[in-house]
Amino acid sequence: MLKITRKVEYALIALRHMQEKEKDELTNAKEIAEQYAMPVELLAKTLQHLAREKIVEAVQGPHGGYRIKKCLEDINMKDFFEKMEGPLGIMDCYFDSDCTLLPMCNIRTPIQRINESMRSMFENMSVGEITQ
Amino acid sequence: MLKITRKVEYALIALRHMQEKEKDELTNAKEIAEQYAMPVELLAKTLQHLAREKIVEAVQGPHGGYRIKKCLEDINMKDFFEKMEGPLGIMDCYFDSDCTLLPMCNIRTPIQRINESMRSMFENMSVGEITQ
DNA sequence: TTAACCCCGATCAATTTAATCGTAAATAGT
DNA sequence: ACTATTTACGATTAAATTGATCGGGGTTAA
Repeated sequence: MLKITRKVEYALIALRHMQEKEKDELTNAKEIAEQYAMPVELLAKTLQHLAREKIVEAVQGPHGGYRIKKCLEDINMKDFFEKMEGPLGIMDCYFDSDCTLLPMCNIRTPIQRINESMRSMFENMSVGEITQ
Repeated sequence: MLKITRKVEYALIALRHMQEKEKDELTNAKEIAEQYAMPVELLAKTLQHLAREKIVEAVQGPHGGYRIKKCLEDINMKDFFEKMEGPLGIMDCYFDSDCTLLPMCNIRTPIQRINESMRSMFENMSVGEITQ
């Protein structure tokens, strides 16, 4: 339980892979997908997402590819997770309020506390730390 | 992302509900289900699970029900989550190793670190804290 | 102008989670 | 002993989420 998604997993693996290269060197989706046995299309999507978030930069055309743009030490895991997968919380009620049992829920406040702990834990962790 | 399941949610709500009663008073599944608008069968199952784990005690027959058995301050959230939902980790590779990309995975060690942080965070949190 | 890339929405498949069903078994009250 | 009320639990179905694929675009170096 409390698992992250493949998309996030692929993103981290890809970032780490790119980080091991020279600063401006490009890596294309196919290369990463082959090396780590991932479905190309899905990884491509993930990389496109990273590009939209300005974490990597995409270069189109032949010999194109991706390279890291933002300093990974400057992105915390909480923001990273939320950019990739949306709100980070052990329950939805932390964010929206269309939960049917909200009005009579008796564990709302403690849940908020847990959420805060989890969020702050990931806030104090940088993506760079993970990808070295 | 990183959500807990309904089952755990129902369990916590039920425990808190029971904790607000007298020490030996019984509460039946129907009462809780109605009060918090949960599907009875599912909640019942959850309570049965709690009973198997010896966290609550079940009394059968008319006027039967459940009551808290174990001191909730003595159960940490990591164990509770794992009892209710199985292994707690942001990725499966922490526990088993039939992940296809394991051999070439480049983020295994950092993932382990994150897992440890998460596990220890929940280990330092008691169920009693959550249910007051 | 073609081949090798990125871009992106739409759809389909697989997995996981949630809910329901059906049948036991226990027991208090009568 | 019978009945109503309750827990016990595996099996099944339904819904939601996630993962993967498809198809049609753009861009640009050679």
